[in-house]
Amino acid sequence: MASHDQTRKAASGESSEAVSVASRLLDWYDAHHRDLPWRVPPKALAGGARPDPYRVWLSEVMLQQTTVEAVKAYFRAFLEKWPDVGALAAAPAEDVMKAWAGLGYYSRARNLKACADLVAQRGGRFPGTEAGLRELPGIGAYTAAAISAIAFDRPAAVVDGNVERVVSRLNSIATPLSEAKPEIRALVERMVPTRRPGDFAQAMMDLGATICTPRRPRCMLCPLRADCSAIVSGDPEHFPVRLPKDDKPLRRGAAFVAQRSDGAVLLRKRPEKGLLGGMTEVPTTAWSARVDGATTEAGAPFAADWRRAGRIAHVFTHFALELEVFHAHIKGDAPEGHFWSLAHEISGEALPTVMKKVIEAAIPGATKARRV
DNA sequence: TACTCGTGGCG
DNA sequence: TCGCCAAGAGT
Repeated sequence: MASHDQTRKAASGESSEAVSVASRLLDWYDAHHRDLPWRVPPKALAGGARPDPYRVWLSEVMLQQTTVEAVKAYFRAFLEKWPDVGALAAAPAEDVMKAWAGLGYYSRARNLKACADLVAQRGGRFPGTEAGLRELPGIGAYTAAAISAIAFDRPAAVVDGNVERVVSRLNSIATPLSEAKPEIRALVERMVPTRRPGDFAQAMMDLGATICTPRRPRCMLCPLRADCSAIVSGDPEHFPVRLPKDDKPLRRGAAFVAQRSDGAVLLRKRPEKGLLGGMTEVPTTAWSARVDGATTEAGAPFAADWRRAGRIAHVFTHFALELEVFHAHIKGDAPEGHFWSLAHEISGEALPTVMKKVIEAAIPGATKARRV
């Protein structure tokens, strides 16, 4: 094994120490890897199986800033609806937004569709190189490296939040994370083995997700504890060092759930760009407008017998939101820019979670899936 | 570079 | 309860 390591060192510039770390990690991965819907197990890979780049891409985009548990159901649903990139390219963008509803970061869905269209136009095959992948919409440094390593067996340095944490601890990096990223990337590049780079990347991320966790890391179970500098300090949780964050401002507003006699709800589409871009909503005031209980008629999109239905709270990445919810029964056509969604259609609309909360406050059960 | 951009779970 | 933070990308 030692001579094997030396050969790899000569070929790729890895240090022999880094190679041994990678070897220990891969041994751990072989024994402890998780069975995930988008993953090809190491045994199958050793037997010559190759991951489907479409599935790797789809899973990696969904996993951007999103937990594995949240992604599983969406991944299965997408694969069921659109089994390959050609099918996704052929789908209406509206259907993709509806299927993405609830997963968050909706620009990912728009870019996903744009990327599928591009790849399908070019013959349906994803590029195998980081540079080629990096040019596609929604694919940044991390995702390009992950697809290249996992789907195409290229020795790319895959650096996500897990890897940053693991490497920060292995090396007790005291520099704040925002500044330390280049150093961390350089360290990862030295660790990447030329053999099984995809498994190595997934092993690093699995280690960060299950052992080297942000809080209360399970160091006693870690295959790299003998290589770890932070564990010597007695406080591995201290790493990575982060700068304090700014406080989240609170915004307020009012939302208006207008209902027709047959139960249909009045909706409209948000602008393509910005917060919740391209998603569906009920009419609301601007968020941060003051809401006085006595003068809500002024904030309503049209006159009606608006009745207070409750208040919902929702926390976004950089602000918190409180919406006073009003409910009214109205007659007539949908106002300009609005449309009626029938009772059985509401659960399938491209409604972000905050809007489902609003509608539920006015009409309990309205957004729950039901048989047609 | 530093913001913007969702949501849910965990300690 | 509530702040933290997740397999980041775009601008």
